[in-house]
Amino acid sequence: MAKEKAQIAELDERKVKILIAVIRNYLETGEPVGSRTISKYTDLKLSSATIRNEMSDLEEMGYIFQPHTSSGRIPTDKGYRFYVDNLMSEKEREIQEKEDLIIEKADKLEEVLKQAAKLLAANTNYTALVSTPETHRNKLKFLQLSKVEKDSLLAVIVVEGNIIKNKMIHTEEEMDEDTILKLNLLLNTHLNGLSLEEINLGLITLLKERAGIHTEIISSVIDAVAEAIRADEDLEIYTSGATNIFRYPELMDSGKATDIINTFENKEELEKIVSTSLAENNAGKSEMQVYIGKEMASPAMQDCSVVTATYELGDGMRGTIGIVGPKRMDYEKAMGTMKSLMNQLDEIYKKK
Amino acid sequence: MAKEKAQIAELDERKVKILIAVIRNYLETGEPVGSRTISKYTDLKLSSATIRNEMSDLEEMGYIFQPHTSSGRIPTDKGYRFYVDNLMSEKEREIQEKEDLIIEKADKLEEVLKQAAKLLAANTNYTALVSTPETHRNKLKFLQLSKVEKDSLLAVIVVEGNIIKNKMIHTEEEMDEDTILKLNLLLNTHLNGLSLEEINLGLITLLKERAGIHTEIISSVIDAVAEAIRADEDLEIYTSGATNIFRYPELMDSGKATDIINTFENKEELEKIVSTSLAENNAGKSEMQVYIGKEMASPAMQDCSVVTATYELGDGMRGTIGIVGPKRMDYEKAMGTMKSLMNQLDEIYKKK
DNA sequence: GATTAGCACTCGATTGAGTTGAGTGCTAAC
DNA sequence: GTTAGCACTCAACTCAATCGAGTGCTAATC
Repeated sequence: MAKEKAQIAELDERKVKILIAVIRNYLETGEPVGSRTISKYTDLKLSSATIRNEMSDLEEMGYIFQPHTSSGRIPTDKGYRFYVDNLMSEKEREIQEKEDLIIEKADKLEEVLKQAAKLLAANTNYTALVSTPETHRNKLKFLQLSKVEKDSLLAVIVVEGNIIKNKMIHTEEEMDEDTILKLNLLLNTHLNGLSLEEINLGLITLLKERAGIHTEIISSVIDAVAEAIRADEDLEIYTSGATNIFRYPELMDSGKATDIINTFENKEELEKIVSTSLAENNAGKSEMQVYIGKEMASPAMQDCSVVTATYELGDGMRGTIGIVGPKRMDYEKAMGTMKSLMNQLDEIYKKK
Repeated sequence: MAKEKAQIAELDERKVKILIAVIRNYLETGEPVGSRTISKYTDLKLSSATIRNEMSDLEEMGYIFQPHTSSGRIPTDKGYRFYVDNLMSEKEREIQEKEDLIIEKADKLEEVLKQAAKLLAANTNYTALVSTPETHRNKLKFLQLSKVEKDSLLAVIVVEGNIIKNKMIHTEEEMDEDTILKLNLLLNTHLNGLSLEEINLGLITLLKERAGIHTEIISSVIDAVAEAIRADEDLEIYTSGATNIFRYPELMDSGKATDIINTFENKEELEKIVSTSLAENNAGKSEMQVYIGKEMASPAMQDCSVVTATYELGDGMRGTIGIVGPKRMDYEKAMGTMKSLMNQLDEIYKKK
């Protein structure tokens, strides 16, 4: 969690260059990188010996470390953090419009999101994560009870953004059309236009009182409706490309890969990621977040990095998109692809 | 695909005993099993040399083979087939009621199925697979169009078994309540009680004619409704415990594990399994099927076995449950657990 | 004072020879 | 038909030797 922003002051320009060179190289190869490599890689003409000294300093400062004595260096979480922060503060990278990264419009939001996850995973070779938007701030737009069978009603609820919820309600005894009509009227006059979170227990009790006489059945129906409204717990999280994790030996070998993939099957764990991302975004930070290793709540994920972003579908519905990969993920590409996808989502849904 | 039922005649009693011993042992250990082991394992008092001769015969007949000269034997697909067929024909095994294998009733079918998959995977240590039931033979029970906004209608469709479908329909110009009422009447009188597959193109054109005057808008609305009805393509397949595949070294080492897990993300591939299972069940075969290795269509699965069963939810809605594991899966346990789960599903849904 | 060349040293990874042991096939005796 | 016995096979393991990328340190150079 401790995202201490490294003060640039700590590092002179040369160290920065070397650090970045180390990281870039490691991102590409996945192998510890040695002084000789850097000596050639960078434009600053320095011998490996000099680089060695500088690297030694960088290690002391905690930006890089050696997996074992006498091997090259690899970045620490702090190193990655520095790199990522630097990246983000750079001029907004131009979004490369990839021709194969195009969401086809689909009828259902669900389909669009699944598709987005698939595209993201296929394009980055990491694992993609997309949550359905939360709707509890959205306003109720339409509510209707209909008799489907003698002893069951169907409640249909439409929320701003055209999210539709259904619930079959079993009634102890048959309700006549007239009562249903009145009930519909009652519910609509009182609830329409309210946001889902405003429809709370107090309001429900009030409604029941208004309903008057028939209390028993009616009150149970009202309860059922309330429950259906509240059931925005149906937050879904789609993943795609889980097995992409296998592409990265550093995760594969240590057996972490299995843990990670298991985490993708675990909704609670995923919710953690999604919700922290949403929260941070609420807190007014930049639209994309990067969590590196231990910065993440989930223990199985401590060998990963996650790039998240919050999308918003016009009507204030907000959800999270994420990319999970090894720490040495190609952050630029990940963020670029993400950005491009977000733009498309915006495009598709803004006009409503 | 070639499920040649081994004629028992081919094998004398002793060979059968030895074969079964080999298989049982291999199922447990996962290691090739040698003659000495069998010599002790079985009740028939025979020296390892004799066993050796018999095993040599069994190999010639294609029931077992050696991964390399001078190692124990492991079963071939044919061997497993023999074993499984034998198992199935034995007296119906008593279903062990496991206390930790109990589905909690839930409101939505979806939740129940997801739960079933989870339980199945957790109990067997294999990967579970559950498809939502197909509904195209089910009858339309309720259909309603409502105006939600000036230029959009909501179609709500309820099918036998209380499957609910929704679709927002955008209308070019506003429709007045009266027209909607008539349209509802028209649709209901003509479609109610028909099975989804009976509602075909011909019927739709007929409807459009009946609708008369307003053709343009109305016909597009009718089309949209038809589309919503036909959209029973929303066959979902839930998986659980995908990573259980990693428990089995023979799959892990060869790198097949990744392919298999990838297959679990691929809906088309899963549909193959589900649909062949449904088809076979339709063909009146026993309620549970076992596919071993190459008997399966999916190439990535050729190192697995799959146990499938078809569940039926009272109203004729049928779906598939499956267990995917290594060929050396504990078939008895898998089938037992499956059976127990099916009974529960029956229990939960029969009373309607 | 910063940079560099040079050198001894470290340590994981790779190689290959040698050993072990489970298991087989075959033959001859029971 | 069954069994004991023996030679043979072959994957798996062990262990030492070697390799090589990379370091840290020192002394010379700019």
